[in-house]
Amino acid sequence: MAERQRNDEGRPRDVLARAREGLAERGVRFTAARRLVLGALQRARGPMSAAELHRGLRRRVPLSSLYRTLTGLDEAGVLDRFVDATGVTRFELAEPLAGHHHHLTCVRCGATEDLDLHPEIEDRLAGLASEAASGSRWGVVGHRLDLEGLCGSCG
Amino acid sequence: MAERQRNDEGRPRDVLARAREGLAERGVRFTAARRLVLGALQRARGPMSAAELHRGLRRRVPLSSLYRTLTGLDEAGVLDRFVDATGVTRFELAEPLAGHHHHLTCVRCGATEDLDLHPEIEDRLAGLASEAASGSRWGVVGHRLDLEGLCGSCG
DNA sequence: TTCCTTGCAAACGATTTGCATTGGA
DNA sequence: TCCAATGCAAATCGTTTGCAAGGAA
Repeated sequence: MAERQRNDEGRPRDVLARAREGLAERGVRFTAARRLVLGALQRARGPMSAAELHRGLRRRVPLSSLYRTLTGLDEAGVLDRFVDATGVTRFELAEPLAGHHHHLTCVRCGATEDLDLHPEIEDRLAGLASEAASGSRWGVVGHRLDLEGLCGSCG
Repeated sequence: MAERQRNDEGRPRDVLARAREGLAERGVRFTAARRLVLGALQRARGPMSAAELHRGLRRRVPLSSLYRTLTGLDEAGVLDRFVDATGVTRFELAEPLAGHHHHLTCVRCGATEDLDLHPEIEDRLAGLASEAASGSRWGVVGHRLDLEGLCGSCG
C-alpha cells in the first residue's frame, strides 16, 4: 500500500524525460532547482505545498523562487496544482505522469494523501460522473472525488 | 432543474427558525446583519464568497464584520464553508438546511453552482464512496464530488 | 450593567511581482 | 552573448484580529 506504481508512465526515468521534453518545448531550462522539486514530488506520498517543499529540499531554495519553479513546471504540463481544504495550493506530478488517482484529505490540517481506487470502482465512478455531467449546462471537463477525514495527527 | 426544493427543511421559514435556535443556544444574537446574510444565501444559486455577499447586500456591511457574521453562523451550525478552486472561502446554508448536494465549479474563475444529483445516482455515489473509504487508514467522515468545467462567462 | 456586536485599522499568511544580478546553452 | 533563472524585498489578496464605541437584554 506504500508503493506507488499506478501505471507505466509513473516510473522515475519517464518523469524526468517527459519533464525535460515539456520544458524544452517551452524554452524553459531544466535546472537543478526544477530537478530537485520533481524528485521530491516523485518521492512524496501525496501532493505537497510550496512550504512543505521549501522545508524538505536539501539545497535551500527561497520561497519565491520555489513558486516560480513550480509555476514553470505547471505551465510545462509536468505538474498539476489544486487548492486544498485549508486554502493552500498543493502540487503533484501531472496526471499523465503520475496516473489518475484521488485524494484523502484531512479536514482539520489539510494534509493530503493519494488514494488509488480499485479499477472497477474507478469505472463506476467515471460512469456516475458523466451521467451527472450530462444534465449540466456548463461544459464539464472533469470531476474530482475527495474523501475527507482526520489524519493520523489530527484524528 | 432551476428550482431548488431538495427537501422539506429547505423552506425559508425553517431556515430562519433553525438559525434562530442554533444561535440562541450559543448565546449568539440574531441580528439584522445575520438575517441579511441568511436571506442572501437562501436566494443564491450556489455558495457565495464573502466578497460577493459584500457587494450584494443592501445595507453596507464592512467586510470584517461580514466575516465575523459568517463565522458566527458557521459555528452555530447554520452555514457550511469550503475553499473553492481559486482559494477563496465560500459559504452556503448547512447541509441539514439546504439538503445534500454537489457543486459544479469553474476551474477558471471559481464560480460555483449547486448541483443536485438524481437520487439513484446519489445512492450509487454513496456506495462507491464507502467502498473507497473502507480501504483507508484514516477515519473518513465524508466525501465530496465536484464537477469541474467552464462557466458561462469563462466558457 | 453586562455581554455581544460593530467599525476601522492594523496584522497575517500565502502567493506574486519588480528589479538588479547571476548563470547556463 | 543572451535570455532565462535567481534572490531579495516589497506588494497583493483574502482573511483575521485588537481595540474602542455602540446596542440590546
